[in-house]
Amino acid sequence: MTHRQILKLPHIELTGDDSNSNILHVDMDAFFASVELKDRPELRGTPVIVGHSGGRGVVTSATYEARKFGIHAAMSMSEALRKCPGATVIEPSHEKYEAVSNRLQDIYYSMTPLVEPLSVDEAFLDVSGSRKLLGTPTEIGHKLREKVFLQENITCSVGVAPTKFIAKLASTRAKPDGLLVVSPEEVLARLGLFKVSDIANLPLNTLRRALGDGLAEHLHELSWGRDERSVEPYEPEKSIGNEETFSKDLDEAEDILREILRLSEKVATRLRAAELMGRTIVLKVRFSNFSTITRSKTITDPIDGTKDIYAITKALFENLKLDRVRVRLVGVRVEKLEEAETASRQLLLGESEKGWREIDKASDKASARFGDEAVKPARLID
DNA sequence: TCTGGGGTCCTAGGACCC
DNA sequence: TCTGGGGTCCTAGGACCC
Repeated sequence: MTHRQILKLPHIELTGDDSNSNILHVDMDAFFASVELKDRPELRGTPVIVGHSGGRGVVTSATYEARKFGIHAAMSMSEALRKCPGATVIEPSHEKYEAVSNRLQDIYYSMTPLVEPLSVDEAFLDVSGSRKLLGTPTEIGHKLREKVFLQENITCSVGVAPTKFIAKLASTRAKPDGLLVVSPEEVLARLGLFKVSDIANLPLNTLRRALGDGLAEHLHELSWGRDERSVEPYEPEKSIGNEETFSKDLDEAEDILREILRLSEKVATRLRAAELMGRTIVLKVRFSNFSTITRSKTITDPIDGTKDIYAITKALFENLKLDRVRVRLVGVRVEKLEEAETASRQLLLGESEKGWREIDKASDKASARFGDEAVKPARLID
């Protein structure tokens, strides 16, 4: 992959000057599908769908070749396959995406410390402090696209603008594989293209009635080019959870509890990795008719142990008193998070509790060294 | 159109306290 | 004890976002 190939990419579109546009919005193109194509280069240029192939499920990601058939993310798999029977289906491999996402973040941070990740494949960057070192925001945007492509073989789109809102519009407009700069003078003109001037002149109350208070006020402000939100480099996490839809509905309590244990283990491991503890434990259950319930328990002292979390989710489940009801999904989530460091340590850890902490820690270490499969609660080992 | 997974935010009722 | 008002926290569910 040469430098030239990137500069030759067809969709790059430049507008205006970037002297007052310091916000970059970066968005990978068809992220999951692009990651998969890295391992399956022979599929480049062909329609590829990432999603669960068995029956239920929706399209997680689709290549641009697949989109030509009208396939898009969130469409049901059955419909996608009907539209393009020849498409290659790849099962999503979330751990892989997580790893790529981490490496992408390293790239962002090599450009500026002010990074606000939005999702696995998207982020805002404030590059106002990077001009001296790395060049204009446009140049930084080019460097970013180049680095991502050379390192991960993924094309991405970058919007450069004075505010987050406009930067995001710009990156969407630049898709796929493009970079678009919107200078401040153009902001209102650009919004005018979407008839925002009409919105700006509309009485706010009318807008409120049409859209609801929050959205109306926000849009009204935006319509006047007012968007004072700055890039927040760090948003503390509010909850950590995992859920899983089974390929076949479960109705045996034993099987369901086994899944709940597995999810508790997963969530607890993530909590400890993030050095967080939580006080509210939520169990989510979806039945075969798609109706969904949640049950939660808030405790006084924060926890992060597999055994503690499982004890609570197990009790929540047993309280439902389900009698061979068909369950399609279970989820475990921990909320009211606190940093483990500052989390009330005065709670008297009995010796047995200490013992379990040691075991969890040892298990985390082994997982880090030998992979997730290395250490599992005994019930999970087949 | 028969519906994934990780999240956030909002609402509403109830318990409980002063 | 027949009953106000303000506030906080918890629980449950739903809308919505990427």
